Amino acid sequence: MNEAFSIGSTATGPLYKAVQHEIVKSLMQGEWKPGEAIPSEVRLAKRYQVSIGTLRKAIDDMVTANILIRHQGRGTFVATHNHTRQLYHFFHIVGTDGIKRYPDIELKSFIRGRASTHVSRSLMVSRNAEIFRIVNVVTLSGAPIAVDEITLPRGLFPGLTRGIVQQRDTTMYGLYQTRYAINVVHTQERLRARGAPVRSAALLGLSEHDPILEIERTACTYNEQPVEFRVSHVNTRNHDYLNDLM
Amino acid sequence: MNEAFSIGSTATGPLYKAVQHEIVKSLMQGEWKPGEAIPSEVRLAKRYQVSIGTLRKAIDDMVTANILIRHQGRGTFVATHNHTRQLYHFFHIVGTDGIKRYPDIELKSFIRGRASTHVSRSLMVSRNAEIFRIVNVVTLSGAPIAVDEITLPRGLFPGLTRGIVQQRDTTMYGLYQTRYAINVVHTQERLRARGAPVRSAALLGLSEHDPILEIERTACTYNEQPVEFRVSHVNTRNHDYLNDLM
DNA sequence: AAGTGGTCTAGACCACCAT
DNA sequence: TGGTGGTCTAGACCACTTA
Repeated sequence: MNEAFSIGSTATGPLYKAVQHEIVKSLMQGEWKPGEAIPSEVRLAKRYQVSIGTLRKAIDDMVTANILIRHQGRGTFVATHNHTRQLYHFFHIVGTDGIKRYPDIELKSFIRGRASTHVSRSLMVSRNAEIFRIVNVVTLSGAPIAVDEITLPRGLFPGLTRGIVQQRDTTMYGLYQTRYAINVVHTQERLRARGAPVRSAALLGLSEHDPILEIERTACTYNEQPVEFRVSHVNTRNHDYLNDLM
Repeated sequence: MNEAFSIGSTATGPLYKAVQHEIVKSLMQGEWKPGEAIPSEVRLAKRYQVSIGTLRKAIDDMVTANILIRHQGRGTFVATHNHTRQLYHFFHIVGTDGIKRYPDIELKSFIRGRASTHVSRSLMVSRNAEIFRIVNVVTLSGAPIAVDEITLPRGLFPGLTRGIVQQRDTTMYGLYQTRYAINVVHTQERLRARGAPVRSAALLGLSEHDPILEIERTACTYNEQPVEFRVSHVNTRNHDYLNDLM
């Protein structure tokens, strides 16, 4: 990478968008890793040959998208999927009291398989593509609250094993991030109420057909590329799914 | 209102925040009404005695909050709750095909009453405060999809009648906006699956205890002041609740 | 004290829209 | 053509963190 790299003369849109694209490129190539600080604003402004204002505007968007985090006096950091911070906001389940507690995750199964039609559409892979299927049980203060069935394209997660998933000390998204440099920055969810399917009911201690909340989530990385498909079955008897909108 | 109004010398935080506060004040006082353009950026910059950059920064936040809308070459406008645009994104129900259609609303009941404990907490009014209670049935392409039970503090909506609600030609939020100058800019929702309560089941053509999606929503205006509490019961057999997160 | 991000200025020019 | 928002610059100074 050229330290004095001039962009924008290609003239395809605003300069700060081009800068943004360069920064995303560096993130994808792992030049700056999650948790690390990226170079200071003045340094980056010099590197891309733009003014400090333009550079800041490029970063602004990525900060609101929770990809970068600014700390006054310290620097600008690549967001992590730590338990305690930031992108962890993809977890929405709270107790009826409204307080967010952090869940415990127990791995129930880990298998190799092929993508169903439904899954393949969401992951934008071909039908019968090779996938991993992971089932987790989510418990909050001792009680099982949700069952997550996670589907990952094997191509994006080479060498993933049951042991790796089991021994991780972060969230799943933290695992994608640290081990595969895959950064989940966007999710799309579809929610519906339905009767509990047998397997989930059993794991949650419910009767079949008890009402549960089903959440289908597609998680995407930088260029809207899907990296995970997840179906969650949530027992909302004592918990709610919280959604803040502006 | 002083045309050359200097702010910020009070020195309580960033200048652009103070400007923002002034703009919100003008919005609340109805100086600029929904759908209208606010004065141009240069004009506002002069009025508040700040640079154009600072003025733009003040507006930036309000644009991302969907309170103002910029149109290059035309001006900056106060957002409206029109069917076709903008703040209508508080409606999340889509068909299983993922396409968003606009619902028809039928008023089922309109009564005066007193706030329950639960409602009073959400609306931040005293227990037994005077309220309106409105029940709507939402239909999508002919089929009843949801029942909305809306609670409004009577103090904020003086003179509201069944007829006014029935004859409106906008959404409820459009009504609040045009008739009471109340702008809903933020909602907080809690979702859960449960068995359909008798009344909703009847209106939706379901059996009692069929699984439905229950949504409790508190809608707020500018200073996080709650203005509406709403419980929706949604039949998610053929429809989903869509949620995009970044 | 040195380095970082946060605010603010006073311009310039461009892209778009109405007339 | 004139007015609007959109981009971009090249600085200045402030607030905060770390050493």
